[in-house]
Amino acid sequence: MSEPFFARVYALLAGVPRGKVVTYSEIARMLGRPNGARAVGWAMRSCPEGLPWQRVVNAQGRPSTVARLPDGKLLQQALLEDEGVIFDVAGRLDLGLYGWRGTADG
DNA sequence: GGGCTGACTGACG
DNA sequence: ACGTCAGCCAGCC
Repeated sequence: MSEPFFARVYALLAGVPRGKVVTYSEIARMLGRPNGARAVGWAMRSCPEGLPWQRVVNAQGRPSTVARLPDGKLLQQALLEDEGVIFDVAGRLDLGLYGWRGTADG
């Protein structure tokens, strides 16, 4: 792979369908870095526009971003809810239900 | 080449 | 369930 790590992160993220989410660890694992979740988070820190960054959540199925809307709700959660993702009262989503399997047509 | 940082994760008390 | 510590990886100075 001549392409840098972050480039693969963006490419993979761009392949995540609407209504599905992936964890940092999952992305890292898909790219061949099972413990590179931290590196993925670094890449996400500067993710370009047009990418569904909101579909990237932590291993606990919770949004990592602290960005919030004027309404007071989490931006990432609001964006995912708009895609049909249901959040738990604790602000968590079911990774087993919304977790993207790559190439999985579902 | 070495040290610091970050949108992470798992283990421990 | 909650707070803290150590390990991991890649980019920047």
